[in-house]
Amino acid sequence: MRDVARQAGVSVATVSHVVNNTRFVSEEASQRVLDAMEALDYRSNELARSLRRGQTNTIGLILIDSANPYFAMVGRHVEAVLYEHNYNMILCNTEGDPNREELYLNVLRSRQVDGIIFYGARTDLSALQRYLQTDDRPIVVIDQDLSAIGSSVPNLLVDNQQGAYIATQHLYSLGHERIACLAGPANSFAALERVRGYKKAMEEIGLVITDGYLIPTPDFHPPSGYDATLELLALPQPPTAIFSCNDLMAIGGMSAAHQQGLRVPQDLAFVGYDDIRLSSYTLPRLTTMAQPTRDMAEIAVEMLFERIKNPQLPPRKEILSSHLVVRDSCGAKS
Amino acid sequence: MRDVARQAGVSVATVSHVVNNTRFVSEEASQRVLDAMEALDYRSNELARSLRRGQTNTIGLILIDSANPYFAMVGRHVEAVLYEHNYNMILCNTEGDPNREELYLNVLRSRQVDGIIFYGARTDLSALQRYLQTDDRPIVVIDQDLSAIGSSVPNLLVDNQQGAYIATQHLYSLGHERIACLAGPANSFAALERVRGYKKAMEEIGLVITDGYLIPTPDFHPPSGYDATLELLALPQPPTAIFSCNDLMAIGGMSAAHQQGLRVPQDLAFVGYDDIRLSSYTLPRLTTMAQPTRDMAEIAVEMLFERIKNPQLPPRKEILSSHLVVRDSCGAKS
DNA sequence: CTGAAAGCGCTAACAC
DNA sequence: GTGTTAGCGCTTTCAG
Repeated sequence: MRDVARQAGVSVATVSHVVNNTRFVSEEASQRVLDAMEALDYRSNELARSLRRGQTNTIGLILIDSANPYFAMVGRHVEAVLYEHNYNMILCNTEGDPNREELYLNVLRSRQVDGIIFYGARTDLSALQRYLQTDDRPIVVIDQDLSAIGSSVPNLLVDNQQGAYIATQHLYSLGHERIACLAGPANSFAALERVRGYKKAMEEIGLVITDGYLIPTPDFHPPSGYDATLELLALPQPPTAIFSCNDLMAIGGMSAAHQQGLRVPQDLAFVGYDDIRLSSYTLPRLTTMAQPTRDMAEIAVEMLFERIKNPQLPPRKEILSSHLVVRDSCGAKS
Repeated sequence: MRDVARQAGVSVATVSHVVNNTRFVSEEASQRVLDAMEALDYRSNELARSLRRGQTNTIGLILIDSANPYFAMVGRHVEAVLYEHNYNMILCNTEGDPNREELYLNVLRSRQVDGIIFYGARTDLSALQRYLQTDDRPIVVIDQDLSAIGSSVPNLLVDNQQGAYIATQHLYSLGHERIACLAGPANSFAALERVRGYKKAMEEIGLVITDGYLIPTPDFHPPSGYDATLELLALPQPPTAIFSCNDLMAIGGMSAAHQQGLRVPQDLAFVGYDDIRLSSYTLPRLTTMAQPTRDMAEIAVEMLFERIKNPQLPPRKEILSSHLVVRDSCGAKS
């Protein structure tokens, strides 16, 4: 910039002003500056700019695993909407590790990001909570209900309980009564809520949950769904339908069913959760509860920007719904 | 920091030195600084630090679409190895748009990232080339051969031609002679190379590529594989095997075959490319050419750091191999 | 309409 | 062993 100023025969301040269009500069001077910028291939140093302005146009996205198709989708959308706002995104994977959560939170703070989208997904909020006590940078938390800790942080939720309820009802409406559930890991907030929805539906319908039908899994990956389904099928009275707390496990489960010589949906029906892209290309195509990932991204960013613009604003809380996408893994009503 | 210094009764320089452990500070003074930091919950401002040191500990990752499972995997691994080095990653999706490529390249430059990993994947290198003329920031280019433009930039390649060759040979070794190919988009460097490998194998074997067997697709997504497979099956002499230039299209293709009442692999065999996580959970499990994504990430970052440490170093060029993962989508040798 | 100067928070060179 | 000072590249008063 100094060079540009010299070459254009103006002050640095003037250069800054034409670059940022922040005050009128004579046509003539402007042109000289522009020419000098062109000639020297000048690019502003955003680092210096950020330091001076106290704004980095950067936000941090913290999630468990960006290779998980569901999170990948969320991340993709967040990046896309940030792009529209001239913001960049630092991506942070926690692997579900509380230490990483806290570390990344603090790294992002050190880096002076303008805001953080936190999708830690675990029930345990202690790392987050500890952080919140030390910093009031704008942050929105997705898919973890903060009411428990009475926090005043914007909170974006999906009604997982309702989603699971709908999924279970769907299975019942198709004639199933022996409905099992792949529960996901106990430390997942979403999983817990979905299990709750499953239980509620079963109870309302008047169905009992047979012993062993509600089966916890160590994680959300296909192998876990595979193993759990095998266990279910080994039961004296195996289920005729399975509600899986996410698509990945449902896909693993369908694979297990197939391996056991069962047909999906005739012998065993599946409903998943998330509606990852590939769910429409499994065999059979997976019926699932679609998460509004695009909306989530848009609203999360919007909530964050509201906070950035006006930190005094009362924190918004938003609850989105999942909707049922009927495909082929449950069969048709007979 | 000023506050910490005041509270500890030392100079700012001293605080800096204990924070960075960059010179001896008396036990006593150190302790006072540490206490003050603790008391004031001090976190260094990385922005200021970066500006002063001329180093941001940030790299940019540019790729087409982080929601694509293959790219998601690469991104995940890159982030993981950067984490080990105390680096952060700004994620940029180009959507295959040359304008975005150039825009992001320049944004990253403005942000003074220490380096860039560029996985643009398109044959057209003009945006990149234009950028390289204006900036010599360390950058490594993945999966696009730079020899053509005689560039002196580190270059990490996968031998796509060989991979496709192996895949095609595998199909032939299983008794297939009518082998078609889902070619991917014409602007994809990897796709072009894979098609080349397919052609080479066919030629060496002495097989002719029936008219219509080499079928271009608009993109790499499942629907494209689905549509293309339908086209192939509508041919007077449909193929008995399909080499798909990526897994996603193979998955779409298997879905199409199923929809047409064909059995995979008995009626139609498939080989994919990438070995995305879900390939082991399709029905049937997909035989595919596995890409060494973990190695790619590690080597790419390593190459980048070499460059960052010593910009004079001659640019390395590294060529990795894909390997065949035999699963169930091709059947067994009869 | 434009320039001078201060300062964002930090580190590195130079003093003592 | 520690303090002082300059300055990274930018923006923003404050003067004129």
